[in-house]
Amino acid sequence: MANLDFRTTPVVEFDDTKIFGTADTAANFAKVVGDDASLQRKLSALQRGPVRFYQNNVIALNEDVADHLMFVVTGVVRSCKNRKSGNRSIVSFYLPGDFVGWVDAKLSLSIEASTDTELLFIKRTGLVSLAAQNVRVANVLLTATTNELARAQEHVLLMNKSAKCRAATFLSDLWVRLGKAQYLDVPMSHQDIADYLGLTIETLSRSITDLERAGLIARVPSRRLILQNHFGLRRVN
Amino acid sequence: MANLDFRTTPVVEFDDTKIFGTADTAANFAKVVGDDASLQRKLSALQRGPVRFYQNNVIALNEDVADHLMFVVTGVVRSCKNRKSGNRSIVSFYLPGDFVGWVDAKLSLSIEASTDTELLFIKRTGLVSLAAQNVRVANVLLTATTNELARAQEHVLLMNKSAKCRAATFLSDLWVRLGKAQYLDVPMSHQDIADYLGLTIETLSRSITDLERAGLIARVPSRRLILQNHFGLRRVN
DNA sequence: CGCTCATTTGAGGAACTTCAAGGTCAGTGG
DNA sequence: CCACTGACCTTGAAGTTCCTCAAATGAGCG
Repeated sequence: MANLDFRTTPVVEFDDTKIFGTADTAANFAKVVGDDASLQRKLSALQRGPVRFYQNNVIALNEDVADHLMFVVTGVVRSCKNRKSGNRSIVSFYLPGDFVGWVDAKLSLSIEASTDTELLFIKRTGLVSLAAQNVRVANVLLTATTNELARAQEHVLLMNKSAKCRAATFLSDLWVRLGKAQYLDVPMSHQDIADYLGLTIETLSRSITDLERAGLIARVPSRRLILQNHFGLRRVN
Repeated sequence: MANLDFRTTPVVEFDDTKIFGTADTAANFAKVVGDDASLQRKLSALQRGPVRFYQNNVIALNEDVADHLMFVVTGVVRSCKNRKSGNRSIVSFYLPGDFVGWVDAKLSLSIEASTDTELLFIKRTGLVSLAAQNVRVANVLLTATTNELARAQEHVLLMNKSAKCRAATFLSDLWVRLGKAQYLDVPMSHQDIADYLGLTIETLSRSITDLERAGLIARVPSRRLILQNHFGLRRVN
């Protein structure tokens, strides 16, 4: 809903030539198909990167992703609709290990870096023809798309619930997707979360405060949370 | 939101042995991969049906669809979440030519007949291994899932708009999906549409009345509409 | 016609948004 | 070290949209 500069005049600042080594903890594209070395070589041949993007920069407009798919190595990517009116909806967040870019042109979404992020770019046609030779790859792709479909459908369901329930479910889901660590370090801004949940930041803030007062979560400085009662969080109405 | 009998105690009344001839106008599963006769034979071997289901009956609970995918030949199928509280959200409508059942277990959705419908049942594993031998099949499956993903994402975007805009967009989209005929014969009930749009039937009714008064649509008896100003419908806020 | 069920209309209330102000935190420079 | 800044988050009060509840109207069918 905010009308910030970076949305109306987004700037792409990544340096295409700068190649980063992938940290051990970061998501690895080749690993998704298992340990077959020859297959991993073929997959590596299809990929370019990782390429780094800085927070709030546009990675691609959805018209551009016709021939490439992206794979998130580190950070968080958002796909969103920026309306002329200045308000915005975030359709999905992509975390390390997720593929971005299955949905082409029609929706004219903008793919942006919600945090600093590193991405691999993968030739779409090459990946599909690899899938047509190898059941394992075919299954990985089908699983990737149906998982994203499942998340989109859960997102739809979430939009029919109250503000407090949306916030609670979001935090709980994020905690699970990030690996159920002791602390939940929320990587994206409240504005991003609000735009994802279809709420204003004010309503989001009030909802989170309610959850805190109910003893379901506790706050630690700098966007860090403790989910004190995870089961309770999932039962909020 | 309604709490009707068929929701709390759904009855499956289809007769598994009753096989219908598919009308010429109905969607044809084998045709989706083109004219290759040998391929069509392999696909036919994977399918069972068409099986008929009557309006408001449960076709499958999402736990059941692990090994079968469905293909809509005639009628409309809905996938929905029925909550204990009695209220309901419809996640998606499937029209002739659509595949149903990509998303498995996790969401525990109920697949139901929104109108009388005829479905083909397709062995999931067989279809996937066929995709791993044939680029065309692989592409059809990938296209089917990404199209559904695109629709789900549009659905998310829709939930951030006003009631009147949701109704207008729904009618316009339905008209397009059904082939842009002169008349739009809305196949599903207002309750179904309301549950899809996250509105009450009252708000939906008021919204449609507003659209009529604005001259964007006109009503003809028995759920038939004329979209008098299709361009205007898409611009409603 | 008289039944039932679906849809429409109205009045009041709840939830969320809007607008406006105040607070917190990290980084910066005196 | 401390004040200053700007981005981000929180809180409060008023306004809007949609929901809830209740009743009226309309459509389909024996």
